[in-house]
Amino acid sequence: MPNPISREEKQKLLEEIKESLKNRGFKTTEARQKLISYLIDYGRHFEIEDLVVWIRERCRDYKNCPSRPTVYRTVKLLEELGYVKPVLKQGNRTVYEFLPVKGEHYHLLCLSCGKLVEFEAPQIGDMVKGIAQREGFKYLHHHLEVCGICPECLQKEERKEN
Amino acid sequence: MPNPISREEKQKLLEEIKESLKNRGFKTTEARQKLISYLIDYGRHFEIEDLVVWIRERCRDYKNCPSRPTVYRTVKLLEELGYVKPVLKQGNRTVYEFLPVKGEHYHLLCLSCGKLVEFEAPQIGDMVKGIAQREGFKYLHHHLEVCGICPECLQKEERKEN
DNA sequence: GTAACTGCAAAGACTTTGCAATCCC
DNA sequence: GGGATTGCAAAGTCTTTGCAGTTAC
Repeated sequence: MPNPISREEKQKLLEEIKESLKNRGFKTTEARQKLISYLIDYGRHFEIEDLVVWIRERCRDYKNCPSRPTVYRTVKLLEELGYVKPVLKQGNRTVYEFLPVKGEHYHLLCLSCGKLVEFEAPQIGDMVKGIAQREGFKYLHHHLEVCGICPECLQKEERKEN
Repeated sequence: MPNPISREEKQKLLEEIKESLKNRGFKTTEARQKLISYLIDYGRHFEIEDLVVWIRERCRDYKNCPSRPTVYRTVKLLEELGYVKPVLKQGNRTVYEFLPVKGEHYHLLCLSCGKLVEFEAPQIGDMVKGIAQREGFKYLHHHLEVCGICPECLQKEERKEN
């Protein structure tokens, strides 16, 4: 599921991130720009190993495709800048989310096929902040994940049983 | 933070888990019993690598201390039986929870010292189940984690600044 | 007795790091 | 020019697996 984003929006986002890098004293190298560009195309959720493969497949057209360590390092960097966030771990892998300006939301995960559905529920955010406060914590962020079986997989299961 | 549990309660729990193993056709081997016993002593939250070390330290008194692969395998087994649940990943490690009969609850995690505080909020469970249903999912379970800085660490930070 | 289980060592998978070469400012 | 960044190869972690020997039932 590639990011549904227009050419202009993509360009604007790229510029924004480059700006952000500069502001924090990081260099806007070719490898980083390429990675970010790929990331924008790739979609909202990604795992680094998948991303590495995906970039490689597309890199016949390009030279200097960002190497695995660069991908890891750049993703970590983008996390620092707030553009990327680890949302869950599946097996050994970290699933990240690329969040160019999007509100608080949660994930409904299908344990059968891995599909992620996003949903919002601001009440939960409020509740959770209240609880943190009650316990004397400084609230930073929270993370909710709901696991189940998606409608498609449920149907498949039914068919199997018949 | 070891599990606050009396000698009798521990014995009872051990028996229950052994029973559960038998019922599912698994053997109650010495290694498994030892591991479970250690697990009960260890506390509510654990990481396997820590547990391995912890057990080893205590194993001078015992022979046949369960090996690393056995710990991994037994924890996975206990997860199948529903006694143990992975609750979060910190870096590469999986943090498990040992849950002998305890209701739905959540975690408040201090990002500075790693302390976990548990809290309950049944409304969240209800809400989340409703959302799953709305999306056509069969609900299985959910997981909420709130991150912040605990009161103690906040104080330390303040002291540093002065 | 035999299938399940264990421990060991080794392999796997994801992630990080040391270092020489390269690139950005 | 000089420090940041890259790519490579190698190392680090956590976790899993193959297999020969052992154990529970």
